Amino acid sequence: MATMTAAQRREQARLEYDAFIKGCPTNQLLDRLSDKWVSLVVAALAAGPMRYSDLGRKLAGVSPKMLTQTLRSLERDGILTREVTPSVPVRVDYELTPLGHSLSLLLTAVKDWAETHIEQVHEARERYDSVQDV
Amino acid sequence: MATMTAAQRREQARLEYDAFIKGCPTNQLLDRLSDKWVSLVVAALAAGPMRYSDLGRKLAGVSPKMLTQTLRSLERDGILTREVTPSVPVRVDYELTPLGHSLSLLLTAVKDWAETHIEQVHEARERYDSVQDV
DNA sequence: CGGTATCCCTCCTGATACTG
DNA sequence: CAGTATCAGGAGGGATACCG
Repeated sequence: MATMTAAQRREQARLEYDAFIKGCPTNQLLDRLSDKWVSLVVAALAAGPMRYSDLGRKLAGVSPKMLTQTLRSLERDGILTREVTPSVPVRVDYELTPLGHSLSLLLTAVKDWAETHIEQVHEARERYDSVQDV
Repeated sequence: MATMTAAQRREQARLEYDAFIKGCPTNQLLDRLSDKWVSLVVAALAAGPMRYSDLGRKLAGVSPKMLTQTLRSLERDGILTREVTPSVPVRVDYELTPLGHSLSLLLTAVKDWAETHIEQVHEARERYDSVQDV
């Protein structure tokens, strides 16, 4: 039963590579950061703890579903802590952990790179777009 | 015609915030990096120029469509150059620009953070997951 | 070799309405 | 206040087949 079609072989290569990528810390991190709201939440909390509804207001346009989903995943990853104060009405505070603050430093590095080089990127785009039909 | 429903107001806030996010260099950059293949292409090319099919082999499992799409967008952003040698058969080389090398340094910083802290993240996940039903 | 064109299908997003 | 449950809509990813 030797034979494997080319398609099957490629499929297997793809699966192996997918597994490799999933196991790669860098890609796990990039996956995380690429979540639309993650960097915004981390940036917002870098300044200090916030309540759920404060975050909801600060990140205008986020739906409760996405906010909760984002916060839960960050809590799971140890980026922030969730503290419930069982008063009436309930109060829930979110705060970055040391790990979260470390991440926010990385985000600052990303931000710095972006701000330093975005102009070059925009220039490159204009150049590229203007040459399309020559 | 003063009245705007709550839904309309939120909709507008969302649109404004979306515009803000789209204009934010950091988010533009994160958007870029979050493309599944971008970081892999940049990392591959950091070691030196490569041909199209070399990249296709190195990034096992990438479809020609996605590879081309990724390369084109990076070329447009001035991250890499595309050089066609009109021999037979055709030969196309891709190479990082100085801007691209600069970006690869940032990716190295991301990679370093990931490798340094991924263990803490995994521990946090295990802790979180194991407490789910207590 | 180095792509382009097409279709499909999945996942994610966000709107909405409801609960403790 | 701080969420959860449900549903639909659309963008993007990938497989495939074909061109210069």
